[in-house]
Amino acid sequence: MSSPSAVESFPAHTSAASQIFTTVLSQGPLTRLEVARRAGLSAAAVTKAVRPLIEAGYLVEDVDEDARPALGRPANLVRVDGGRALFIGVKVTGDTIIGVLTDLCCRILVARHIPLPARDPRAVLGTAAELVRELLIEADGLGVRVAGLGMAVSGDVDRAEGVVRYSPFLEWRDVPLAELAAMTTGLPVTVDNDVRALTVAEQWFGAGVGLSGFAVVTVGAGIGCGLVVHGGVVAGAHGVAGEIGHVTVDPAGPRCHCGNRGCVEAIASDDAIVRQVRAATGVQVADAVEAAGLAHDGVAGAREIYARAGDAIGRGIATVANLLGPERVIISGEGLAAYDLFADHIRDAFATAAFGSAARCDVQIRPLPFDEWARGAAATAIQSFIRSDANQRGRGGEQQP
Amino acid sequence: MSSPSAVESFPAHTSAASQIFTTVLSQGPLTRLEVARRAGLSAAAVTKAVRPLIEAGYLVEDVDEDARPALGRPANLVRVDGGRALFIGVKVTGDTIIGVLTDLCCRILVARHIPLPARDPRAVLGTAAELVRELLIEADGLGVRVAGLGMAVSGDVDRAEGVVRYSPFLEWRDVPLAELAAMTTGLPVTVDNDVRALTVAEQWFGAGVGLSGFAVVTVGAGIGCGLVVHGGVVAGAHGVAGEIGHVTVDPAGPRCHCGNRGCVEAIASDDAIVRQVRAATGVQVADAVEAAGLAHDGVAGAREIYARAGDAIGRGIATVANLLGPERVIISGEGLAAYDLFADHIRDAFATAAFGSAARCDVQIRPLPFDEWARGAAATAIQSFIRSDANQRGRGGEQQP
DNA sequence: GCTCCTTATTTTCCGCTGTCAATGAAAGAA
DNA sequence: TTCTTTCATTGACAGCGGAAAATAAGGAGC
Repeated sequence: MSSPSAVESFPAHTSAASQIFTTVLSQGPLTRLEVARRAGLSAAAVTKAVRPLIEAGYLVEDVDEDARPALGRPANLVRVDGGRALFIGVKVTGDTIIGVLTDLCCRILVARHIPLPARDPRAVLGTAAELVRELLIEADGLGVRVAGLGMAVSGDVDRAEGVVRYSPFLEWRDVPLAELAAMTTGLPVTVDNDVRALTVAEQWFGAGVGLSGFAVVTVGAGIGCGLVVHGGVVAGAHGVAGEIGHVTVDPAGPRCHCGNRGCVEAIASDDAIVRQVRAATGVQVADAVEAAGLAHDGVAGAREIYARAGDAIGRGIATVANLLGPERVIISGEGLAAYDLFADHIRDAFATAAFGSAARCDVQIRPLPFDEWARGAAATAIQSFIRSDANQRGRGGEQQP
Repeated sequence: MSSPSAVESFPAHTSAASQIFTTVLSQGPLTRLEVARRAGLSAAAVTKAVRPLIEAGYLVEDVDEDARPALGRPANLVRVDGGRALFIGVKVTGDTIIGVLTDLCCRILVARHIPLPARDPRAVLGTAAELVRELLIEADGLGVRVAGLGMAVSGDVDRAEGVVRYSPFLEWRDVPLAELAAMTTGLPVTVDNDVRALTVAEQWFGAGVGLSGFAVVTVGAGIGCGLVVHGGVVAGAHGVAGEIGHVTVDPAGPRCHCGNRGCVEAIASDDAIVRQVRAATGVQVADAVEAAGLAHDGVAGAREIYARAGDAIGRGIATVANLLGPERVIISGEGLAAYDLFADHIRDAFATAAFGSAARCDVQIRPLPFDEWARGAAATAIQSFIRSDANQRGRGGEQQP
């Protein structure tokens, strides 16, 4: 295990090298030949690109006892040495900051939550810095340097500039978060929208590996959606994209905070569900957990609300599928704690509203723990780390067929 | 003017060369320096790539009298010689085949319509072949060879294989149209979905030039949508994409042929409008033209139907904008003959339903003549021609920042 | 007309990348 | 042992694209 070293750049200076590393990173141990096939390169190119990465300790070689071919020379597997570098991911929510320490393979080593005293940039930055400090101490204990910090915030975030343009939730405008956090922590900082960050994590380390088009739908306090098209995460021209929460499901439905009626979010967000369950049952449930409890107890009114919410989500997903034809939709988010109340309705509504072959899209319900959002932030940091000086041009995202 | 020559491949063997040519093709006469800037290359690279293209006659040099800099050496403009090669585009509709002869700049030189006796592949192929033959004679008259044929068909089309997987409209399944048409006509054939073809034309020669994300929405017999994301046309994993026509606008609305209720198409397609105008006014209008006439005459019931249709389209577009954040939406299609009855309602509904900054998306209403569809088909042929042997990898579409 | 200044384009190197074809390595089979 | 098969590496090499220097083509000043 190497000791924390000075700033040293990632030794992948060509686009091919970083593509090869990304392939190994996300598709797990592979033989060089297999890497070549998947990255669309010659075996020679892989050999040449892999060597410096092994020398620098980012890749290691394994022998495969299992997947040995029936005949011929056995292959040597190449895989990423997760322990070579650490990353910190931070997700800012309304009342808590969640932080994780991950390795280079984006495996969570330590997770911490800290309550947030206030939502202004100063308070958030201070609290986040405290959290980072704690995680840095953990990292010190491991004797591995932390190579980057990723921060995930909801709203319109300009990742390239590291600026939070507008976060309605935090009531921030044009906060240069990356710069501020870099000054405070001394780490290279990546800032991105929270849903997009989660999408990056799924693309590289989750259910989106190897897909060139998929969607991540998050259900909880809000309804969000991260989209990958042509291998890149969609950011939107004006900072808006993936607003599945404001797809209209029922123009006569409940009013949404956005001003319209019957948005998915006005029917299926935690708040909306709580409000509707109260109205339907007369029980003054305090939060989504209690609302779900009521439904689990078999109270018909509450169950009905969940059914309607699942229906709205399913329709929203069908809209995405009809428009983009993703290979897969991954449904996640803390709202899925009430998983069993939703799932069938989501699937049914999707199947009904999906047009033609769009129904063949693979809909996965994947209840991810809350820490997963912070892991998404770490994933963006890993992404930035790998690209560091290479890839000046890659704007939208890695092309990863 | 060169005489029709034997098969000769397009001299852009590197990705940079074809990118440079594409830039000049779609962004019109440019100085070499400007090309370099837009393509993200050095001036030297442009000079080197341009030379063989000029020698082969695809590019020509112009002097700019106007845009001469105040100081310094005047720039030489480079532009595509449209007359260097011709293309034929064919669009198959339910009862007609539309064909156009275009030059390399995709300018329509000749347009022809032929009635279609039947919809089976044999009939379509025969009629199309006749049309192509006529256009080839026109081309002969110009003394320039026809370098490709593009065919646009509605439905699920596999462009890479040249196969029409499923066209509900024509009732085709797995018809290897490219192969059949190539045998019949002796031309290199490209087959693509009609809306995608139109989108390619807009991307290269229309209102989408220079944009990396935009949408084309077509209004008419159906409501379709072509999407460009990250510079590439979205094709969808299972052949479905851009089905804005089946976005639900009103779950209590009229039944759609897809089985659901209140799809945009069930409210705003020509058929739907005719049906609704009949019901609202009691007048047995025969087609969309008569329905529009009624509305133009000020019949309130008819105007109301158009208002509702415009509203549905506007909401559908807002859904696209909320999900993808395109820089621009181009609304087109033969249905726009009734332009003035729609337009304000489209804009209003869009403005209302667009979430946050998504409303900043530029919505253009662009009534394109019907021939434009066939021009789209020609554009796909031009695209294939340029890529011919180069660019083995470019799957989704040109990256064009 | 000559010189200088500015901008556009071309030329000349030059490093570097990724491919090709040949070679080496590591098994199991005959 | 010798083949055969598959994986991996090597070295020669073509060619791309960049940097910088050179060249070209005006206008302005004198």
